[in-house]
Amino acid sequence: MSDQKIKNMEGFAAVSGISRPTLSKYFNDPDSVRKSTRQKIEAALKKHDYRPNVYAVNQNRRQTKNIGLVVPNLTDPFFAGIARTIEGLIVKAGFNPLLLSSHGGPEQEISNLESLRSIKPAGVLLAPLGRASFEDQVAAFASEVPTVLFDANLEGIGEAFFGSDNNQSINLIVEYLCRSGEPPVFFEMKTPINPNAYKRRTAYIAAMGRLGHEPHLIQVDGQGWDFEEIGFREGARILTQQKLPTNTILCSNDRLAIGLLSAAFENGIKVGLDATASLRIAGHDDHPFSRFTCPSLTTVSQDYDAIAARGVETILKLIESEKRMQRREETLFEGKLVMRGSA
Amino acid sequence: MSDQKIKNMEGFAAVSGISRPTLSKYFNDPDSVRKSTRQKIEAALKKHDYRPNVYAVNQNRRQTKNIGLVVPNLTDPFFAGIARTIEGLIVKAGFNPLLLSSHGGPEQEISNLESLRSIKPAGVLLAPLGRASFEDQVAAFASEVPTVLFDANLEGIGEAFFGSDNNQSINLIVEYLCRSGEPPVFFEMKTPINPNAYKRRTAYIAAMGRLGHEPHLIQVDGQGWDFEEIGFREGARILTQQKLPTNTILCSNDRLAIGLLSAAFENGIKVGLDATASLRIAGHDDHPFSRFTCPSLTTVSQDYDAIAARGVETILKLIESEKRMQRREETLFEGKLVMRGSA
DNA sequence: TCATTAACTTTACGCGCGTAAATATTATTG
DNA sequence: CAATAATATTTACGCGCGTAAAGTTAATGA
Repeated sequence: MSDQKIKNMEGFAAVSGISRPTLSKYFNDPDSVRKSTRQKIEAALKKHDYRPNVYAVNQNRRQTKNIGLVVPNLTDPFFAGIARTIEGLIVKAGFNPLLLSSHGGPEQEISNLESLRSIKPAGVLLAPLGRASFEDQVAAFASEVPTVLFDANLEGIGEAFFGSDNNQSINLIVEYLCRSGEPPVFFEMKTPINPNAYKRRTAYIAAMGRLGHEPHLIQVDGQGWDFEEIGFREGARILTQQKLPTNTILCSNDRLAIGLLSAAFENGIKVGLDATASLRIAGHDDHPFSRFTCPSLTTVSQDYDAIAARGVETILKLIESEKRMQRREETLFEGKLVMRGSA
Repeated sequence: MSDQKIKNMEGFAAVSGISRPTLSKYFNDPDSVRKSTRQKIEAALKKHDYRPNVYAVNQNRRQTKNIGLVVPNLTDPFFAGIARTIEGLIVKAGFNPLLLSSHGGPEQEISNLESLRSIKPAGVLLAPLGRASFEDQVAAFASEVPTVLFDANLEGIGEAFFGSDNNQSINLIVEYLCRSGEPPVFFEMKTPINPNAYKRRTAYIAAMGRLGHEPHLIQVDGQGWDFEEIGFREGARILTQQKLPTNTILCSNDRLAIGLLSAAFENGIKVGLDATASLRIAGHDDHPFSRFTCPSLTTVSQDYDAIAARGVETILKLIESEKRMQRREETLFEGKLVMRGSA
């Protein structure tokens, strides 16, 4: 670092002794120039600290290097974790991730897509809100910008979807619960936002049927994304006022389970596996906090490393080929049983 | 929406019957044109769906409308929450927030600042890692771009700092704990990343002295941001192997407390206020999950609405005035006692 | 009504870079 | 060493918009 500020590529061409078009080539792909010139350029870069103006670059390039990443709710550590993983993969591929959270609202989701549109992203990875999403507008966006969905599916929208095999994972935990104790009742929200919730409900009913048990749904009221709060409030209600058919509760997701565990504790109901416990509780997702509940939460983990990897891989392929998929890909990954103290 | 695509302002000028320079004025500030022309423009916008190219705009404007927002770790719901609040305020002011997480690493923090620099933000709100931050490089950035720090202070860096008054808040909870039972020992990491942790340690020692008690620090090993894990692992160790001088533990932050609560539960140590409990645990921050621990966590809340509001307000003022602060502002907000079941 | 002012149109240039075409310079190869 | 291929340079234009200057039109007020 020395000398006075260089304000454009012209200036850097002067001090480096390399012509501007060659510099332009270099910045687009360092390997596209001869080794000797590359070394000259990099030597000059060390001395002079110049970087191409991103705005001028993006105005002229056919495609930007931006990849949008939209998640439904960043205050949920589950999504924050996936986002982090995906961001890392995008950066490693030489692209620029732009992270946006829909904060649980469909208006925000659309406004996220709109601000992405104005940034002209090469592609977008979208975990939609689900049931609440304004499907038409999301579809319109996805028809203009290469879009890959993950976590929650919107039928027919985007080039591909990567998510969890709720059928498999629910079956896994229902089987486990049945063979290790009483069959579970299913604790969920009456009108969940997330389409996975519906799949899990259906999968629960099917699994119970297959094992020869009567399914039993506990569907509680509650809106929004404060799942722990809903689990706590409604959990307290059903634990105190309702006679459960069995001593085992499977929650539609870990965050509900966290609230429910808290409610059980408050009401002096001992949860766990040993003989002194009167209730078993299990969840789904392997939420980052589920290791630290009391007792720690038995659950099913989602393979979100695979979801992230395949999602990024797919959007990169779409960007590179500049084509759309011949047919929409839909891949579900299997969950793994995570046995802990609560069931 | 009709007609064929309009690709630039020239084209929109043609269909709207308004000259391009006037349109340019309008898009920079709708109120800068006569009402009648504004209506014409907005009528045309409804029909034709045109938006100025952000890259061309930002290349030519003296200042962009971008405001960078850097937090140490988005997977911590505490920061995700603040980020969300701040983002909302920035959008309301007509600016464009760019959210980046440093994931707990100083290299990432610097690389966040560098990618912000290339986006030429009008200003930046930065919650630095703290002790781990590469101070020189952060300072260099802050001298080029108007920067306001929050949450964690780096002495002398940036135009202003907004955070919590750890002295007041720790004093508050120490006093509460002392008057409601045995005086607390202080549970913390030996070498915390966060400068607030040091302030809290000092504040604890001072508060205990003031109340005539002997301070007692439990400083555990552990690196990184997995505070729950550290609290759990080291908590289990001290709860089982060490004889504590009192039955009350004040944790340096809620996430350590969450881990510690979990460790206590696993080891059959009953935590809480009633006579059957043998341990009291308190935290600091009012973490989103602290309501749902077992028992729920007594803690001190940070006034992060005020921190967010004042931070945004200040950066906007700096941007508007295009000047730096005459002198660095440092404002600390008071915490509030949140009494729950654990202490 | 006409003078005054505010707002608009026309014209033109600049921002920093991508990129194409023609030409000049290096490497590579037998 | 000459022929050929690979890479650089020179020159020039375009991207979409901000913005200044000069001229024109519309609103305002006594």
